[in-house]
This record gives sequence, C-alpha cells and structure tokens, in this order.
Amino acid sequence: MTERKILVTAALPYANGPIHIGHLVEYIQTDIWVRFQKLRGNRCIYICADDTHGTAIMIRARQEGRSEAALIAEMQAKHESAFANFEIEFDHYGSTNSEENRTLCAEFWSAIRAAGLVKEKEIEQLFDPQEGIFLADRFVRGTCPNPKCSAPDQAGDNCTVCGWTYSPADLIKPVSTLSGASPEVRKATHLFIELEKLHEFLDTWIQSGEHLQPEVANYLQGHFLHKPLRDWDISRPAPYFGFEIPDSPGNYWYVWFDAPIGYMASTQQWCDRHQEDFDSWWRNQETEIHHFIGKDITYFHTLFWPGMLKSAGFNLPTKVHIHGFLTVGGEKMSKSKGTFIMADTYARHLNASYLRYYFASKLGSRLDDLDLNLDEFVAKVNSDLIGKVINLASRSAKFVKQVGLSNTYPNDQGLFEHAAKIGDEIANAYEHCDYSRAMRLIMELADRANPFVESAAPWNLRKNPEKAQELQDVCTIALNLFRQLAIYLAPVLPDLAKKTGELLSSPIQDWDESKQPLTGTPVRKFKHMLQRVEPKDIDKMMEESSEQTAPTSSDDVQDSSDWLDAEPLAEQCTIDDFVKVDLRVARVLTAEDVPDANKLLKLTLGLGGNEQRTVFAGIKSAYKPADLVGKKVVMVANLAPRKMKFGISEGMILAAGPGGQEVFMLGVDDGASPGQRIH
RNA sequence: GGGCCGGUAGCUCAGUUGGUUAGAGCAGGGGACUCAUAAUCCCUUUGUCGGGGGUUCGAGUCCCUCCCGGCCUACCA
Repeated sequence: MTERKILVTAALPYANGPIHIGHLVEYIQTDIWVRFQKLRGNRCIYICADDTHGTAIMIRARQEGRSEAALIAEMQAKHESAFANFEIEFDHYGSTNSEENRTLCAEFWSAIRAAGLVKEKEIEQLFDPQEGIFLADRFVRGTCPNPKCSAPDQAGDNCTVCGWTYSPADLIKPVSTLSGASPEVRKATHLFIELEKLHEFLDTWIQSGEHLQPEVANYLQGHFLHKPLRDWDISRPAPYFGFEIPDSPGNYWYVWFDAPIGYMASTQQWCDRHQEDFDSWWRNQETEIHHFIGKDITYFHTLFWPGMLKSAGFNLPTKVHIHGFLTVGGEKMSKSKGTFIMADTYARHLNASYLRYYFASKLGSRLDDLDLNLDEFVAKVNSDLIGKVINLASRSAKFVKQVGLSNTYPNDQGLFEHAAKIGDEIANAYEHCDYSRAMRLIMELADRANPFVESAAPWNLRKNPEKAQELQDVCTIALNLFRQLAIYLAPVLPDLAKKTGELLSSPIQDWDESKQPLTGTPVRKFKHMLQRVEPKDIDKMMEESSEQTAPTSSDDVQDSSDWLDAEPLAEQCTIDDFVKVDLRVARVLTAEDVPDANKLLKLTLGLGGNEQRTVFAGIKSAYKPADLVGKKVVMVANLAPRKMKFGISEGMILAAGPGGQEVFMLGVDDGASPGQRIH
C-alpha cells in the first residue's frame, strides 16, 4: 500500500466554555480515525486549537476584570487536560490567537481582495452607548415589532412567540443585555465577501465526488445553492477581540473568518516544531485534508471555507465529515436532569475507554444524532469488552506464564486466518467512519473465539503433565485471537492495545500485525486490563452533574451568573408600578393540546368561584396537559386579552427558563388558594 | 409548510444489485462448566419486516399513498 499523507482536524472548541460529553463525540470520533490511519502506516496528523476570538470572549473578560489573553490561556489549559483524559491525542493543539494565524489571515485576505471578492457596505446596527460596542443580535432584546404580536422580551433576530424575523433595529423598546441601556442605531461600514462570485465553483465542488455525505450535499443544494448566495459580512468594528484588518483600520475580522484559518495556523506551528514544510501539507494535491465537524457548523465549512481556500490557492478539503449531536436517554442534554455531563465529571467517575467504545459502537457515517443510553452503556461495555474480548486473555494467559507462546503457531482450524481476512472489512469500515460496523465485526470474531477455548478446555489440560504442549498451544491460539481483537480495537482502545503489548512482550504498532500470529514470546503475569462498569459510579456521576446546577444545601450554593448576564435586571420600578400587575393564584382546570401550535397549550384557569380565564401558554414542550390539571400556578390576571392564532388568551402564566423543554412554572406552597392575590 | 433520515423480535441494530422456512447481540427461559472481572459454553421463546395499494414468477428490499418518530429549515447565516 502506498503511504497516504493525511491532515485531520476536529472543530475548534470555543474558549468560552468547558468540554462536555457532547463535544467528546467529535474529538473521539476523529481521534479514532487518526489512530486508525497511523496504525495503517499512513502519514497522518491530528490538528486542533482553541477558538478564541469574538464578542463573547471580550465581554466575559471584561466582566471578570482580566485580559482576554488570561482568560483564553486558562480555558485552553482546561480544554487540553480534558482531552488528555479521554486519550484524545493531537499532534498539535494551537490557538486562533497566534501570530501564525494573524499572518495567514492577512494572506487569505489579500488573496480574496485580489480576486475582487471584497466590497464595502454601510449597515445599520444597534450600539450600546454605555459599553461602547456594537451589539450582535443575541445581545439585544425588546418587544416584537409584529403589530399583531408585540410580545415583550424577544431576541434581536426573531420572535419566539409569533415567529417573525426582523433586524434588531426593528425591535420596539430594545434593551442591551450587556448594560441594560437602550441601544441607539448607528451606521457602520462593514466588509463583505461576495460569495456569489464563487457560486459556480461551489456548485461543482459540492456535487462532485466524495467531499460531503450525500445528504449534506443535498441539503446545501436545496437551501443555498438554488439561489444567489448572500454576501458574507466579514468584519466587525472596534472594539472587538480579534485581529484588526490590515487595510481597514478600526475593523476586525469576524471570528468565523479567522477560526478555520486556525486549522492552518496550528499546522504551521506544528511544522515549525518538526521541521516540516507547510506547503507540502496545504498546497499539495497529494495531501488529503479531512475536517470533522458537528452539523451545527456545516454552513461555514462547506461554503465559506472551500471558497476561501479556493481563492487563496490552498488545498480544498478532501472530505468534510459531519456528525450529529449527542442526546442522553433519548433527550437533549439537560442541566436540570443531570444529563449535561462535563468531560471532567465523567472522568472523575468512569474510565475513558468505556465512552470511546460506546461511541464507536454507535457511530455510523451519517449525521444522525447519537444517543447515550446509560443502561445500554453498561451492558455493552461489560458484555462486549470485559465478557467477550478481555475474557479471552483473562482465562488463558495464566496457563502459559511460565512457558510463553508456542514457537510455531498451532492448527486452530482456520480461526486466525478467518479473523485476519475479516480485518480488511473492518479496516474498510473504519476508513468510511462506519465504526458501528467495525465494532460489530470485531465482536463476531470474539464470539467465535470463546467457544474454541471452551471446547479446548485448557483448565483440564493443565491437570495432565503429558499434555503440556497441547495446553501451551491452546493458550497460544486464544492469546493470538485476543491480540488480533486488540489490534482491531486499538484505534478505539489505545490503552487496551498498550496493555496487550505488555502482556505478550510485543508492542502493537501496525495493523498488519493482525495478519501474522505471534509466537515464541514470553507472557507476563495477567493483570486486569479494564474494570467492569459499576452502575453506582454512573449514579454518582449523574448526581454530581445535577449538583452543579441544583445544589440542595444553601451553605455552598454558587449559582452561575449566566442568567443575569444574559438578561440584566430591568430598570427600577416603584411599588405603584408593581401593583398595576395583578398576580393571582389560579388552579389549572383544564389543559389541552393545541395540535397546530408548536409551543402552545390551551389552559383554563380557575380563580375561585365561577371566575375563569382561558390562557394560551407556551409550555407545550415542557409540560404534558395531563400533568397540569389540578395544579396551582401563578398568573397575571389583569393582562389585556390578546387575540392569538388559536383563540383569545386572557392572561399569562409565570414561568422561568430559556424555553424549549426548559420551562419551569412558578408554583405556590401548600395553603394558598386560587384567587388569592400575590403581594 | 418545505427538506432530509428513519420505522425489522422486549431493547440495540444487521439485512449486500428484489430470490428459497427474515438474522445477530443483549435481555428472558432451560441446561453445562467452574480457567476467567457472577465472566464463558450449549439449547431455547418471540416478529401481520409501521398501515394500505401496486410492479413482479418472487418484495423487508422497487413504485405510489397514508400514519408515526427524529433532525434541519421556515425566505435567515
């Protein structure tokens, strides 16, 4: 086989938050692929970096009273240690905030300029006079401009109540979520890349060959490429944490411009350290470039990024591998349910190998979401890894500790040869990121090996000294079959491969070692290679995950400031203002689904006696109608009725939370009765 | 509303270009073994392959239609 030259990247984690198990799907998936390529003898490097620029980092650094540099340095150290805990081994882990990146950005920029793709446009944007910065859509909230809706407290780009989309400048009574000040409209000149000029190229690139999974190519075609591509707003005015654009003082490259270039800057750093030629990686048709990303950033990696690379004359991605999100127990990860598991939390309680194997057994080449089902997790790891695979070594190694492996490989009725042949199929599955198929094939081999040991019964052979040779032969076969599996699993379980190498005095270094039996080597004393998963450890991990957000004792409560940051306190009001709002205890009398509505439930609320209100509440995704009936809730009883698509709503229910499944209604303690006013 | 993916045994899934009585693992039941991390081995139960129509000598596999679930979108990057 000729050696391939492969550069692999995983998406750059943003320096604003810690790594959680959702992130790990990608880094583990990528790590497996890279380890596989290396094991096959290919030249392969795994490049990543922290993504450090943008408004969010700037604002957080301000709030924490320190420099951006200090913040991102701390985050990067945390990220790298989290990855190390999961045996994710990068060849280089850099940062987008590096001189190498600045230089490369400038190189891209002049190429894109030279290609005539840049144009200036004046746009109107909201500006926070108190903080002195322009506000991205998500930092503005206000009343929905749809006259039929007028829902308060909506985000800057769309209304969650009526679904209107608009520009933040259209909001009525907009408020900056940073300072609470009312923003003013200011004009600013932004730089845009005219992506439409690359339309034909992108069309061809996306449709031709194997650059993308077919469903992704299809999606891009249907969503973007059937019409002219919009200009891409690539600059942000100062102040902005990032790189200033050399020929446009006061303007900075938008974080999504410099982030993917970070792949290359990180490669550059690696090259400098290893005396490698950068151009042989990024300007070399022989080199393959593989990006692994989540489906949320498809757009940037499949349209802008190839466009940028094309314009600047670099290698285009050979393939962009896109994966889905992680769910836990079939649902989106949720802090309140304890299923939002941080990488560090997992690592404190469970072994990384479990998760690597579990993910591998579930990952296919498509972008479906992947579910972490904890019962399945325990069953898979314990029965597949411990029960089937490791058991092979565990039950045979001790019999040959004195004598080692036989000098010639005995007749095993074709077991080894069969497994060697299947190896090609397994390799093919790895190559195509179809890890679940690879794991299935490997377990089928394990299922053939154990019956062999069973029928050969080494534990009987050892009782008869005359059968010493037969005993050694049987164990030589069992251990070789085991070693084959360890080689096939090596990309997923590097630790198992290492321990297998130690046990048999022969390190696993190449995939093709699975084709040739190992003979005549000493066998070390067998030590457990992996403990079984204990369900109680999972319970502890879940507990710890819940505790982080829902502490039970008030002594050491440390609530996050995220919510206040996202939505600062409103302007002061007087008691007179407050009494205008008539809050009442109400009982849910009926609750029914509104079939055509995405978010609404229709409730009848009783205020005692015959006083009732019909209220449409946006809690459909968080509550079932049946669970609501009889419940006491808090409502705004004197709210002006509003006509909605499905009827008139005569009030609103008080609830907190960001929306979606995370909506939490206010309850009242026992003793309060419907109709009572809340003072 | 549009797009994509999926609906096969209690659970997780495999079923290659349509071809014989539809499979595996796990779970369940029975037995064996006791070398092994209560691991292993043998035997064993279970399916209107989402519903309905069609093409065909023959359909889980192709076509149409409907139902259900997930994801993405809703003139927005």
